[in-house]
Amino acid sequence: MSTLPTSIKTEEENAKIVGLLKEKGLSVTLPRKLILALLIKEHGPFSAEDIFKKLPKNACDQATIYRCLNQFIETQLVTSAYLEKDMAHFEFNDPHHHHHHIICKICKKIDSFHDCILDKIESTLVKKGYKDIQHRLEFFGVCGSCQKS
Amino acid sequence: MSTLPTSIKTEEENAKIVGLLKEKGLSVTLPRKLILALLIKEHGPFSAEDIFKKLPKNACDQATIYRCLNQFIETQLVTSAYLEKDMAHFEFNDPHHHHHHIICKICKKIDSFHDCILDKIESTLVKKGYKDIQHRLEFFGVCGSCQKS
DNA sequence: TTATTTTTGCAAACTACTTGCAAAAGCTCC
DNA sequence: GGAGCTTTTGCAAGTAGTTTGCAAAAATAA
Repeated sequence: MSTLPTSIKTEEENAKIVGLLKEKGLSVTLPRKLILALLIKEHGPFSAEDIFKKLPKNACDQATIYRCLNQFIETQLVTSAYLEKDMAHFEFNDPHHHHHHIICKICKKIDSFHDCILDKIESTLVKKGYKDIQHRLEFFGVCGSCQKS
Repeated sequence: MSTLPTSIKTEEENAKIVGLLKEKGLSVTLPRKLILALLIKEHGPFSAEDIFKKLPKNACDQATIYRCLNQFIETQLVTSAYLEKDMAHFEFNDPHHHHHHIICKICKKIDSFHDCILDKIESTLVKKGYKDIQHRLEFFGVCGSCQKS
């Protein structure tokens, strides 16, 4: 009598997901488990709509997906990036698989690579056949005055 | 009898802006001149709304600002980044002032720095007093199959 | 199990951005 | 410099991703 949702196959996987949620102080609900399981199993980046389509039919509402994703970002379980204009993409924040993306300006296909030194990266991408390369690098942190308040 | 818009002060400045627009094959219109002049004079990054507020009253419609900014991006006169969720920020693309941004996760204040090697950058930011630093690095280019078609 | 808190689904709202269309402005060529 | 063609603008309405208010349902605590 398994009480696992269909898309979470093993007890082991289930335990991992429950552990991650509790570690972050989030209560364990079915939508949260399903979304997190998906992001761990298939590494994105996925838009909220991608996730909605990939989940079992009627698994949960789109609003719930947005709410969960925002909580996952706050707790740093996932990372987000604006790769296409006007649409966020989400990914499980796996510290062992630090990587970056290259998106084709025309077909929007998203590829990834694992180098992390800027000058090395561009030559890697050129070897991969990309042209007209630009990059966007932004840092996010908490500034001095916000640390005080 | 100067025919310059009020916010473009000198003939020299005007000539520069007209030159940039023509160089990119864009016709020279008042909204385009005003927006470009603003982005050159005050380096942003600015949102479309910031630009609207900074332009002389009734200088042009918000839709025109979006249209111009999109043309400027296509012609690489300006660059855009999603620093805050759901809102693009724009900056004059000055090749002599390559730099990156750090945005405070809490107050959203945007600061900039000119280092461009990843490992050097983080220590620079720490010295500046930021904590809990994350970065977002994305590359954009034209992939092999799009180059053919 | 019961009581309290949190989360969800639904529908409506919100907001950044885009678009269709007619009028206005810019460009071209004589 | 002006006529005619093209491009751009303003306006208003539309679009799409995302958020939110509220009552019902699920999760947690006791």
